[in-house]
Amino acid sequence: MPNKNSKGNTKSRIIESAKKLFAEQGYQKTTVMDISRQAGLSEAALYEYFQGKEDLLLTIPDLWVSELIKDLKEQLFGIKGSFNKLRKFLWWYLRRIEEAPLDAKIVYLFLKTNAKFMDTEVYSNVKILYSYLIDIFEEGRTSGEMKPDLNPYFARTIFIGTMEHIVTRWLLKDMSYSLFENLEDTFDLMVDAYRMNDSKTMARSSSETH
Amino acid sequence: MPNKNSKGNTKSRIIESAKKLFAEQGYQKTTVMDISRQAGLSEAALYEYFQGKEDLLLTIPDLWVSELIKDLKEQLFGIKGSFNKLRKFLWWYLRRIEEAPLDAKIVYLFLKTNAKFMDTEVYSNVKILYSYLIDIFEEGRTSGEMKPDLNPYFARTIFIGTMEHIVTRWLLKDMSYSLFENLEDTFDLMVDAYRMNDSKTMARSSSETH
DNA sequence: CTGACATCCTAATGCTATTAGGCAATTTGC
DNA sequence: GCAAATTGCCTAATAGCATTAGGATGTCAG
Repeated sequence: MPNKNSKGNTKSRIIESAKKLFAEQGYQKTTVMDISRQAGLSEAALYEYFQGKEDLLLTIPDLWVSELIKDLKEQLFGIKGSFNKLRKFLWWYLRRIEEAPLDAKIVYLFLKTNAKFMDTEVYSNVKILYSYLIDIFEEGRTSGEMKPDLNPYFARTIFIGTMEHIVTRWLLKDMSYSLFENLEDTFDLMVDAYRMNDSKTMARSSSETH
Repeated sequence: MPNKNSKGNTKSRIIESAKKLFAEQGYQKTTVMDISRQAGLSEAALYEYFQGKEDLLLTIPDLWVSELIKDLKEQLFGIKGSFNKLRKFLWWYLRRIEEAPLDAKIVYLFLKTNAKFMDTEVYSNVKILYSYLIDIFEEGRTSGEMKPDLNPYFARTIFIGTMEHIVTRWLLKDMSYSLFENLEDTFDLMVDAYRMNDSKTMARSSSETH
């Protein structure tokens, strides 16, 4: 009865079903029967592909996050200046989140709170992703664009904190607005913390947040 | 058999037991039997006090967070200058977190990911807590300490994002170091985003008259 | 054609949240 | 001071769910 490509097919069908249901109803409220039914299988069959419900949760975002890493290198290639790289990083990341909100929701809301998260491939990949920021801040410091005494790790704490706060808020508010709303202004404000000091130039600011 | 104060006593015993177990083992892995056993009760008796396991999760941090609100007012009372207030806010909040890591863990790791979080009393109290920051940033702008065009909402995004990132990382790393490690430097770096621009070199806020 | 294997199923199994129903101590209204 | 309601708790179901056992059916290599 198995057709040639049924195996890979079934596995990704399970992943897609689980992703959708976890993101819609939450991890706890989604039953294995929900997932297998949506994937057109019996519950038992699902266990041929995954060790269980938790394994499924831990595995779902693997592919997405490892694709992110590959993409990031390419995206930053050829961009001159640390501030431009920083900007590109932020805009790129938020776009990827907006394009894959189900994965994002699973990573941000369900995976991070799982006790096993720190042992996950996703975690180590996110660490790699964020380590690029250290390079950017170091470049900024040595090039003179940023403060000569800028500590890249503290700078990264602020950058990631702000970025993840924006994402988490958006997810909790059910993605009911654009992630890019006010992004320009918030970015401009934040990078003043890093900037080498001389002229202040122009002002920004307007409207309100959520 | 019920002694006079047994009711309030039992309820808080249940809360303490649940808090401890949730924080130790996670919400999912903690069973109602674990909780009731630790509180010295049968499972059924627990349902006299709470609607169920989820209700317990949603209720546990109520008291803690509402105490935070009362305390904050007092803590900020008499502090002059928006940077000093900001600093006090951060140091105060992190100390409260360090003093009540179980509550913090439940709020940050389990509650926030619950679909009902946004309807919680905790959520509305946290909103109140964070709304004080808006006042501080507005004060800073009008007093001239901070940029004249500073948008308080974007400033808050950066502040809260950074603060919550510091807390979340600490919780995920099992509270294995001090929350105050590097706090001074990170704070100094961050507030440069808000500061009215003139001299750089040694930035530090201090009490000023006006 | 046959045996190994892949894919899937139905039917347990066992754990866990929640509820039913009851019992004894205490408080209340008289 | 005493029935009656109430409180605080219990043991014993009930029902839902994740996971496993055991087996059926189809594919494929030799």
